[in-house]
Amino acid sequence: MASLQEISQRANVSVATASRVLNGSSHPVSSQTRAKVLSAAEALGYTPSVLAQLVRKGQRSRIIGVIVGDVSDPYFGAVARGVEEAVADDGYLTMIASGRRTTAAELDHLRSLRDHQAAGVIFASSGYENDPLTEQAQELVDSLMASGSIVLALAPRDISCSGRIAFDDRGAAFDATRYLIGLGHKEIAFVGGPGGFHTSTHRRDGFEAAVRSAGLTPNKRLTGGFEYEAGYRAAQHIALSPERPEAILAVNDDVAIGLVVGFRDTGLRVPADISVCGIHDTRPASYVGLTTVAAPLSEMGHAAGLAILNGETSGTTVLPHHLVERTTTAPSSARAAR
Amino acid sequence: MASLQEISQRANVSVATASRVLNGSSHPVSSQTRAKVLSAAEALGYTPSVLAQLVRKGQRSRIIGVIVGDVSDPYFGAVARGVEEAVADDGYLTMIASGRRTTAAELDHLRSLRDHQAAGVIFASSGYENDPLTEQAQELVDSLMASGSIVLALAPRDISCSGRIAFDDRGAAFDATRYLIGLGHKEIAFVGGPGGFHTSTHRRDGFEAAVRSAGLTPNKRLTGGFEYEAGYRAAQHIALSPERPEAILAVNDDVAIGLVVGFRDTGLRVPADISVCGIHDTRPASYVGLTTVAAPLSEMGHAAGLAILNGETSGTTVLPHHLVERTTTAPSSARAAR
DNA sequence: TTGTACGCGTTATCAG
DNA sequence: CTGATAACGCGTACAA
Repeated sequence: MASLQEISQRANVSVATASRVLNGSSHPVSSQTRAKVLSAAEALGYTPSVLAQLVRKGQRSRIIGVIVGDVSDPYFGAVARGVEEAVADDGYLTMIASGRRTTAAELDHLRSLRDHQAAGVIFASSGYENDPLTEQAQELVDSLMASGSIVLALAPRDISCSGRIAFDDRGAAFDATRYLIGLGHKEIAFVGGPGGFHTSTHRRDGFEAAVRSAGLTPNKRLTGGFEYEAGYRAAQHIALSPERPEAILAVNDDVAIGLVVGFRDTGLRVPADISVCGIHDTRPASYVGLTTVAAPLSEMGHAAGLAILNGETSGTTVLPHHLVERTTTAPSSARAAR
Repeated sequence: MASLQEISQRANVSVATASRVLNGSSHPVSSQTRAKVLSAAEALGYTPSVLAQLVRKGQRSRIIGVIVGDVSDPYFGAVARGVEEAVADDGYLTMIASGRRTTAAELDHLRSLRDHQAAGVIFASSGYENDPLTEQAQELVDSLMASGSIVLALAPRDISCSGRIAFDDRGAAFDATRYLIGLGHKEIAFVGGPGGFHTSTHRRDGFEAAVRSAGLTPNKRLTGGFEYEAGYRAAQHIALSPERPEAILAVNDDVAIGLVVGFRDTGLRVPADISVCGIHDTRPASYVGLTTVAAPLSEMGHAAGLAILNGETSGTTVLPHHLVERTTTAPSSARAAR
């Protein structure tokens, strides 16, 4: 609360000198006056006004904003952890802001981050197709970048940013599907998230390509969300459906887990009756022994954090994924019977 | 990026007039000049410098910081969601900062929140006993409160804040234990988190009181953490131990789930061989059908958000919990045999 | 109704 | 080495 003004009066020096002592100035100050200023500051409990400093110097603050889609989604927790690990030692603060899967909320956060001159902004979640708010978002991102902030996208986005760090959504789905095919399954379905999300679409495309390349027929369906509940509800429908698939690739772990639990609640055995595979390998995957594609979540966060620290203003990085085989997938019964 | 200065030049008015038009001033301005200013602002893409406004007026910003222990813990996701729901419509922004279960990291976040004049700060996680950094934290909290911020604790803390909104840790553990006793179990254990955390201690006390009140002997053990892995490891030890308990209350859901999965991996049946109960009722609890105590997490967040909006500077609120019976607990085999 | 002048807390420039 | 002074972008008494 104490200002430089008060310090300078108490120490009988000018504000300028007080400023030089109290903040990292290379300007020489005699050790005597330095001591006076220091003790005055100590006595009054001086804390520099970071706000005033920022106004004066027009620099970036030490805040890094991570805009996520859902604070309860472990996906984002993993990403945020990665960011934090990369930047905490340099005194940067990671703040997570929930976009609640709506661009409108994201805009609010972008504005706030711009207002507070954040050092960097990280989009951790995917965007919508044909989002009418994209233009506004792009404007904000542009103004952010123009004033020196680094803006990074960790998931597909219709926004041009400083850079992009991600894994291959299409490839991950493709690989998982090939794995299911290799297990001998013929009837394979993809259970997507809500329609219109880029990640959903890319993963569905990868799924479809893999199925077609094996001469099979793709089977797709959408759910209302990316969460457990959506998967659980989908399981109820699928279990009752006449042409029930033998294997399912879900758009992410949460939906996959919903499917597993949903199937079991309807009496279906997983994986004996039906195989289920997820994408992400978030922590809950191991709760149910879910087979899934491990995505480099914390690595993406880490890389993003470093990019902001280093002021990298361009480039695209694609980090590798790999399949993690657990206990929700098994060879098809037809094949097992052989 | 455009300043009032530039606007005023383009519109041929003074900076003062521009300011009055562009910010909510009750000062009268003719509709003519108003239009001039507005179009100039539009043309230049004016955005007020929130930082300068804050410096000038010394008011709080529209940021609410939620300091959590672990961004991957669904407990905090639920709390943060509650806060968000309460404040988003009023234009306040919820930013989550990870304290990583260390007071040092929390101090960094507190400083940053103070520097940016946050409207409110919410401690979502418990503190340590005999934490040497408590004093520093208290100083920061005091300066925050002195400058008009509301600081709330949602878990036990050795810090005096503006207010406290929580549920009854001791009571929740007590009720859960009574429930296990009611199931006929005699050998009941408590699996805590890392030692020294207030929540751990309070819940353990509740457990112990319930056990003793039934004339039984408490059985306690600690794990290294609040996470799934800690519970999983504990299960390995417990499964092999000669005096294996019949029922277990875990300090939270994640540890409980770790226990359930760990037991099953060692061949033990849950709940036939051993009952497991958690605390919190976070989303993953339903993944494994965990019996647990539902804590009012989002309600706590919601109430905290409202308290900040309303500038409430005192009071303690305790919100109710209740038991949710699922499939990881069952009557003791002795009793079932009767 | 408009403009002038000052202050918020800093930092940078320029004299001395 | 130290100190006035201006400026960052803004809001507001006060004067016109």
